[in-house]
Amino acid sequence: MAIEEKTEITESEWEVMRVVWTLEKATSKDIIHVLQEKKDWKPATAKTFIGRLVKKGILNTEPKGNKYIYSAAISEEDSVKSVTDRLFDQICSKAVGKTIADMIAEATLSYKDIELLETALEKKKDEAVDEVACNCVPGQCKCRENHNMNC
Amino acid sequence: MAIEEKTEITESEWEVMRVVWTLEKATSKDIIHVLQEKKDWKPATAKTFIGRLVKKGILNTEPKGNKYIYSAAISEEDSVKSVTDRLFDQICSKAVGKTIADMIAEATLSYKDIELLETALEKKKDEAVDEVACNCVPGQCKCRENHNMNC
DNA sequence: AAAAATCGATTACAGTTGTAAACTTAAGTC
DNA sequence: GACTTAAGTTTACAACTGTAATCGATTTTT
Repeated sequence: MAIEEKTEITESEWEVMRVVWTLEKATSKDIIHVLQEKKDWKPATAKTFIGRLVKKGILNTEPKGNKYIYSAAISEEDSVKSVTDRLFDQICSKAVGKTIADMIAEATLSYKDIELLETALEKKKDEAVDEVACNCVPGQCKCRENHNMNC
Repeated sequence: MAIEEKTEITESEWEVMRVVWTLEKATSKDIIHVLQEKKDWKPATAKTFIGRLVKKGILNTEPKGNKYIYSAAISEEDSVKSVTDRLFDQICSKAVGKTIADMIAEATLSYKDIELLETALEKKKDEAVDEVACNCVPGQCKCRENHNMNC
């Protein structure tokens, strides 16, 4: 396999990608327009992020006349995965359960989503553990008493 | 209520906070030591982040001799909440369900966590919708056909 | 054809972040 | 009491980010 470059997408660049993921193919005008509405960005600002994404190889360009049609070089799923992975690296593994529960409580979910979640949860039951270890202070965790995210 | 200042905690600062949240009270030596082990940071690096967190008012200091005992000025729960809020601002609302399901699939969960999640999910069933709208391209969503995170 | 608009590329620039050394002062040690 | 050590403070500095203006080359409009 080829050498995998790290594809860091910043928060602002994400906004551009969301548009492209949604439209699948977009001109700069499309992108600029959406983000002018949605984020109140100046056209120049959107252009900057488009340019950076192209340079990073996260946006593909297909020439059309003297302009480009832009499309995503990496999938939304994969990118979301990267973001959530980072999130769970960041927070205490002991807090993960409660965090997910909070997310469910706040999310807008479809029937299909609920099913999806039920299935996922069902699958998890087999491999549940008694207590998740805190990974914030490796080796010398004092979580038993303190650190009461989820104990 | 008082004016709420935005408490942006960077990823590296988080590592410091994790230690403090876990230990509840910590000396700089504690923090430096843990992060030297865990992240291979030079003491000076940890010191920088401690200093920045103090300046931001995220770490409290309590003098002890000529040094300080540090403690968290904001709770882990609240901070985790901020991070997940930002996550869900970032990703398409249509993708939220599947994203949570993926997180469940990957997480290490305790029995208690599973219960927590079941309860949260059960509560959600009443208010499930037919289809979650994409919020990436407001007003002109073409998600029906494309953008197949979760359709 | 001249003028105006557009698109992509280049440049700008301040604030944030990661990473750390150096400095200052106080405290413990020999 | 001189020396070493440790803690907190100051300074450094490059890369990354957000935010945009400007420029150069075309294309469209009048």
